[in-house]
Parts: sequence; structure tokens; C-alpha cells
Amino acid sequence: MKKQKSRKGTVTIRDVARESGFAASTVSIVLNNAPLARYIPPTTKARIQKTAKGLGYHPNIFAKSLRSKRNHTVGVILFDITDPYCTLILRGIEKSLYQESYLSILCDAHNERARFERYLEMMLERRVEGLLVLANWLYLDINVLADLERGKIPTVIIGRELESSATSSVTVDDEGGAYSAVAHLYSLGHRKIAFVRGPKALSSSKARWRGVQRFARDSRLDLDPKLVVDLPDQINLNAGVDDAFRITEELLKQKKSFTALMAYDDMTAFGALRALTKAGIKVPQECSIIGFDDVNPSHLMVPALTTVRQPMDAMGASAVSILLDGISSAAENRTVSAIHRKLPAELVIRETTQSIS
Amino acid sequence: MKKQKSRKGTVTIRDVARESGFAASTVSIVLNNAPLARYIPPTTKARIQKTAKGLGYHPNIFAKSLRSKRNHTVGVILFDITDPYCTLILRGIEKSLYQESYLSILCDAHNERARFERYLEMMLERRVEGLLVLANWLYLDINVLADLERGKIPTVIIGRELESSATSSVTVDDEGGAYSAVAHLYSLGHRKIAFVRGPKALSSSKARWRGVQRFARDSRLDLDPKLVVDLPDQINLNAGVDDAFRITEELLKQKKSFTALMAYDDMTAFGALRALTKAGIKVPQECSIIGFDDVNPSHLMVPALTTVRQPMDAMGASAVSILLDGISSAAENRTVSAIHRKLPAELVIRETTQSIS
DNA sequence: TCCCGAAGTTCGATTTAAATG
DNA sequence: GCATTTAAATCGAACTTCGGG
Repeated sequence: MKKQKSRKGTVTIRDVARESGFAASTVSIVLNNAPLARYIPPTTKARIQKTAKGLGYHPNIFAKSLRSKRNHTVGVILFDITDPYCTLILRGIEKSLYQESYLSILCDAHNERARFERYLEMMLERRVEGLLVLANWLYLDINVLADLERGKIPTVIIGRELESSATSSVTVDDEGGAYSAVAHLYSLGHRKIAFVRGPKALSSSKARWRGVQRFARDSRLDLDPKLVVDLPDQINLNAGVDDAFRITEELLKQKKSFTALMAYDDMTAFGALRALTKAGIKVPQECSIIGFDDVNPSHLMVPALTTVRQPMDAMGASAVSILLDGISSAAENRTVSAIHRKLPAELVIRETTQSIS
Repeated sequence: MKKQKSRKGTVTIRDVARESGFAASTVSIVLNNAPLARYIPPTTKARIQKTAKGLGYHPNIFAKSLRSKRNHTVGVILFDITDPYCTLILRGIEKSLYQESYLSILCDAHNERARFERYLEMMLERRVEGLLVLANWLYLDINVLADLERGKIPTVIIGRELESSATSSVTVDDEGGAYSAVAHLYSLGHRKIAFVRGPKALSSSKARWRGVQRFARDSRLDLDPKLVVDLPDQINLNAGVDDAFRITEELLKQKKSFTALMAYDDMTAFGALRALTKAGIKVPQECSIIGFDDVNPSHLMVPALTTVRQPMDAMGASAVSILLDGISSAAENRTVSAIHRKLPAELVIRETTQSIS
């Protein structure tokens, strides 16, 4: 009754033990190459390994995790998987995780607070070893942050500056990127430039605008307040394109002429492009457009969008490396302070910008 | 020594037991509302629940899974997360999974066989309860399928017809969709239609072409072989756009005139649009274009792409429902035969098609 | 003491069988 | 027999300790 053949399809360490004629502990020691395995003769090892393979033995990960408290899994929470921005960062994350044999649980919060909290709860229950939060397009406020820190597990936020926080972060240099974007337009001869800024509530909106202002100061470029508009504060991604469309149309209506338009991001640029095209204004011949992000569809557009690329791949990789460091530190009971990494953006010149002729 | 206060931050069922003055088993029964809880007086229940909450008790999921062999997790393998097609299906999957409180482990195979197999192995080791495979753009052959079936866990493939297989599948009605696409062009007066077909190795290429042929027969539309070209057999997604671009240029070079172009999918349509634009041909005024999929960037294009929409959301939901059925059947040792669901596609008329004038 | 291997405990929760009044 | 509660076995692997040659 005790020596019953394994009735279910799963083969346990005891099956291997019985089949090989050794004790379960020996099998464990051999298969894990534990320190004690040093004393076990090669013949025994070979026999055990052979029967293990023969039986198709795979250690039960639950039992393993129960003891070790580790599961080689990290949680990834993002706020809209439909956003191509997320997609590219996910790719970067995945690559790094794969190398370390970590798997990830993916949660899509749909930009909803409740969903975010529910997912956070679920991942904590599952005791993921760390958390990656993709805070694109999100109005991350104190509460969410508090939730995160309540979890007490290593966490890295991507896409949102959190200098003050105890939670690590990885961001782009929004200010520098915006600076180089205006600089590009300026170098093409553009002086009357319209700006569609991002929602005020987003920190990246402010940072990008600072970049613009800094360039304006540096080069004595005149920023006409009439040519500066803001995207409304909302969180629907696709509506963002529509808003940009609407706002650009209004900009056009008031007859304030401009020869170039700098959009908050690529999505905004798409909306603007549509508005300009509808108004019969040719891009780039009559008006240049530049975006920000270099999101997937940007290079597919006709004309292809000139933009400022966020190094999404590198951001994902960087976040993972910080996270895994945090995890191993936590495992060894060392404490580490939060790390805030800011990566440079890169100007990508394509077809929507052209020198003034 | 045995009654030591829990030294770590984690609070176990025994902590709750000690604190409430009952045995661990009683606590378990109450908290899980097990059958035996019927006999337990409300006062006891209340006391236990209160202390559990007070202590912030969360059952250890590893221990739970160790016994129950369930973990409320499914694996999702896709072949290129960069593909917007995947993205929308993921959203559909996520929605349904969320409702059932399932979490998903996401794996991106990068269109590489080795990666696919490694991930499959990892998920099997983790004993995910089921598997969802997003077989877009993949040259799924017998081997991969065999791998999948070797796993012996419920599996649903999305985007690939597998009528013969023991593995369930969810697909679109490619043939019907293509039929309605040509029908749309035909109804606008187009008779000289060019076709950029998909790679021969993909079953959806064949199915879509069958739809075209069927319409041609039904309406006595002449299909000029000179206007039919194929995308090469390769698996790089972005190269697909470039290939389409190149192929359309060749089509143009040979001076065979056409008034409309039907692309294998949206990505192909983007490539074609670029080629036509470069050649100075106005879309849709001089040439209409229709795609397939209704992938995310399609509605952002200027002009917005007319296409045939795959009901990605519904496909994801459908796959999840089949999968969860499979999982509960497996849990109860019932056997179910594979289910093959085919969902209708929907014509979405936007700006790249126009009646011949 | 060295070598080889086994027995037993632990992780945390569930569930059975059994013990109280 | 009934209501109420619990000790003990179990899940599978890892690790510590122990014993025989």
C-alpha cells in the first residue's frame, strides 16, 4: 500500500528512488548536484540519472517552491497592452528575463485603478519574486505607489520618474529628447513651430516641454503661446489620437500659420498628420511633423514619421537587471537603495520633416 | 521551540490557529468554507475570520498547489509580440482570463523554434493548467504540434486551422473574409484587381485565395495571373512589409495596370501603399487598397485602411472558454474531443477604397 | 575519520479519521 | 448518533542528521 506504483501520470522523486534502488534523499542529492553529491560514486549517479531520465522525471515545482520560497517568476503590470509603446518594452523585458530563465506573469490593467489593484493583489498572493510596472500613459499617483510599496517586494517602474521614491525606476531622457527634436526642426530652418503638448498630469509632458524651452533659450527661438496647445487629461489611448486630430484642426482654424509641428508623442503626431492632410496641407512639403517614442507603426506610415526614439529594448533590459539585482539582494537579506536610471533618446529622421525651402 | 512565534513576515495558518485558539484544521475548514464548515458554529467562524484578517493571513499558494495540483495559471505562447495582431488577441484573452481569476504566463518565441521549445518545456515544468498558442505568422509544422501534444495538457491554438488535430483551434473564416473583400472591390466597379497573396506555406494564404476564387467564379470576375504575386516564405514580420513594398514595385514596373489591390494582410497593404505612393499613384483616387486583419495601426493611417477585421477579441475569448472547459474536464478526468471554432470576419470600409469614377 | 547511503524533518495547507462532550 | 473540534497523514522535494562499513 505504501509501495504502490504511482497511480497518476506524474512521476515523483520516490518513483525514481524505487526504480533505481536508492533512497529518495540520495536521488535528490544527485539530481541537484548538492554538496553531498561529492561522496557519491559515479556509478550510483549514473544509475540514478538514467532512471530519472527514463521515467521522465520532472521535479514538482510547487514542492520545490514551498521550501525554497522562490519561483523564478516576476510579475509585469502594464496599463494598456494595446499601446505599441508597451509592446516594444515587453520585448526588451522578455529578452533579458529569458536569459535568466525567469518567466513572467503579464497583467493588463486597462488603465483602471481597480483592475490594477486586483492584479497587484493576485501577484502578491502568488509570491512573484519581483514586479515590473510599465507606467506609460498612466496617472500614477501616491496611492498606487503606496500599494506597490506595501507589497515589500523588489519593484521597478518603467517610464515614469520617481526620483523621490523608494521604488526604482527606468525612464528616458524626455527633456534631452525633446531638445534634440526642436533642434532638428530648427536646423531645417523652421521658426514658426506649433506644439501639441501632452496632458498636464503626465510628468513626461513637463519634462519634454522643459527640453523645448531650454532649446528656445539656447537658440533664441521664439515660442508663440498661440501655437502651443495641450492634450486634455484623460487616459484613453486611442482617444488621444482623436484629441490630437481635433486640437490640430482648431490650431489650423485660428489661422496662426506654422511650418512645423512637434507632437507630444507618435500617436499625437498621427492625429496631427490626419488633420493636416484633411486640411489639404502636404506633409512634409508644407508642414513638417515630428513625434516622440518611435512606436511600432511610425515607420510604416506614409510618409514615415520622423521621431525621437525611446530605447525601449534597453529600457526593458535595464529594468530587468535592476529588478534581478534587487531580488538577489532581498534573497540574501541585503538592503539596496532604489536606483533611478535615465536613458538617452535618439533622433530618428524619416520622411515627415523637411527643410524649409 | 515548536510554538515559536513566526519569525518571518509571512503569517501561516498555524499563526491564525494559535491566535484564535483553534486548530489549524479548523481554520482551514472555515476559511475555505469546506463541507465540514456546516457543523461549525457561526461564533467560531467569526472569530477565526476576524483573527485571520487581523493578522493579514494569506494562504501560501505553493502549499495549496502542492496538494491540489492546480494553480489557476495558463501559459500563453506567441511568436512575435511585436505583431499588432497578437496584441489585440492578447487583450481578448486577458479579459476572459481575468473574469475567471486566472493569471497567464506570457512567452514570446521570437519566431524561433528553439525558443518555442524551451518555453514550452518551462511552462510544462511549472505545470500550467492549459496552453494557449498564438500561431500567427508561424510555420507550424508537425513537430511543434507533436511537442504540444506530448505535454498532455489542454491546449488551444489561435489563428491556425488544425481540423485533423487533437488540439483545439480557433480561427477566422479566412475564405469568407477574402470573399467579402473582393466583393467590396467589385461592387465599387473594380475589375482589374491585383493580388498580393501571403506566403504559400501559410494555410490562411490558401484559404483567403480560395475565397477570392470562389467570388471570381460566382461573379465571373477575371483573375489575371499577371496580377497575382506571392509574398516569399519567410518568417520575419517586419520584412513582410518590405517584401510587400518590393513586390508591389515590381508589379508596377511591368506596366500591367490595375485599379485596386487586395493585400494578404494589413502589413502587406502598408507596404503596397508605400510603393504606390512612391510611384505617384494616389490612394484611393487612382488605386484602391484593401487589407486583412484590421490590426491596430490600420485605422491610424492616412488614409485609413479599408480592411477585413478579424474578431480578435472574440477569438481570444473563445479560445479561453474552450481552454477552461478543457481544464475542468481534465480535472474531473472526463475526456473531451478537440473543438475547432471558426469565427466570421467583418468588412471594415474606411478610406483606401473608392468607387471607380 | 572517511565514504556511502538512508531515515527523518521541514515547508504550509488540506483532508481524513477520530476524539470529545 | 449528533454536533464540534482536532490530531495525524498527505502532497513532493530538499536538507540535516545519523549509522554502518
